[in-house]
Amino acid sequence: MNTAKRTYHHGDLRNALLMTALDTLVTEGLDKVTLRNIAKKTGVSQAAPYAHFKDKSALLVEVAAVGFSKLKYALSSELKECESTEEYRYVLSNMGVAYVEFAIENKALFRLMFGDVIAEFPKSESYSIEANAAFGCMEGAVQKISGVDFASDSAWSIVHGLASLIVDNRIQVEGDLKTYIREVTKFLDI
Amino acid sequence: MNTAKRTYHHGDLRNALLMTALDTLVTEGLDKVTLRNIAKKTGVSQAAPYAHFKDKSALLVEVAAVGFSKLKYALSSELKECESTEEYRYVLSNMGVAYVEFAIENKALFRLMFGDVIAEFPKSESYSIEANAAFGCMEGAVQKISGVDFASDSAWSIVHGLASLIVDNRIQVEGDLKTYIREVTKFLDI
DNA sequence: TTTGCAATCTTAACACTGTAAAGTTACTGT
DNA sequence: ACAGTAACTTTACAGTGTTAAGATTGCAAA
Repeated sequence: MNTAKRTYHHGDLRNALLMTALDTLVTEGLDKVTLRNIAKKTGVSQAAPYAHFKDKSALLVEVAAVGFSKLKYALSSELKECESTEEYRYVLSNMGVAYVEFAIENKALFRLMFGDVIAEFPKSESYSIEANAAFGCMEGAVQKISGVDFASDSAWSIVHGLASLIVDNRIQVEGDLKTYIREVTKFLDI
Repeated sequence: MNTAKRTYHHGDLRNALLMTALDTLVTEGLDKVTLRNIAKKTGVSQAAPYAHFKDKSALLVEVAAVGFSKLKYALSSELKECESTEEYRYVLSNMGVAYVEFAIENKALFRLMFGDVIAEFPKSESYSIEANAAFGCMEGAVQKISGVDFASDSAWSIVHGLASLIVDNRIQVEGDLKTYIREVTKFLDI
């Protein structure tokens, strides 16, 4: 895994565990993200993670935080300065597409970010920061169009709902994904 | 748990396990829904469930099916014959409220119904039937208003997204819940 | 530089999980 | 009456999260 020769003290174990966990989650699924497995993959004993994370959930919360950072990046990439409300509407539509595509391309990560594993668990600071930033990104785009209260909650809801239903296999999309997403979100009138 | 005296053969174990699991899920959360715990609560050995369910996931799928049946009931209660499209709009709005309220009042069950535990697992017939019926109920209400393609997917998405975000603690509602839900879903123009 | 301390890591153990194998019990149809 | 089969129990195994006790090391104070 790591060519650098291991000393007794790893030096950057916390981060290494985080990366191994993220990689394992994405490529092998949540089942394979066990503390023991992550520790072994990182080349360290099974109890070593406890020097850096209170428990397994604490690790997963940090992985989720990285996920939100990625989502934020995906959304902010769609953001740009526009001259008309109509253009901003298109930006928002693109963000919706990006949101759903992110969810589909990162199923396990997306589920972790929002799902039950983490829902009832105390959030870390970094989690809150990244999660709020991601939502704030969308909120910003909405406010270019409408200042009405709840408009951003509404936009987030429809996009998040669509993403969730697809990821959890309650909706099967046939045909072009992008156009499907645009069709569904088109009904949102903000 | 059960006053009826146990014989070697339970007689209705499958159903009893299902009810114990549902009850435990609702009152104690998913953590406490272990096969061993459910078996013990039902007054039966730890391996007994395997005579009725292939594995733990198969049990959970059936519990989820019961959940969809409950959701279907909650939604269909809002359904009634109306004389104007405007009235049907109100019915749909009520369904949205019912959907979100159901999710909040049955957090753990709602998460199970849609979440990762079940997402990648082969669904049983009863699960499919109940889940489709619940969605069909909403779809029916939408079609009274609009025949446009994707309109029902859109309605489902916004309501499901809102429910998920609240259940997973990404949105905290302050003030009256019903009015909040109506405000958010109002932006949907079908 | 030396020394002691605290952080980091390992080993060993515990209680709990899902699940399979093999044996016991009792219902069911002939 | 009696086989056969479905339902159930006991036992066992591998894997999990987590803790406790001890080994190792970097680092800061002397």
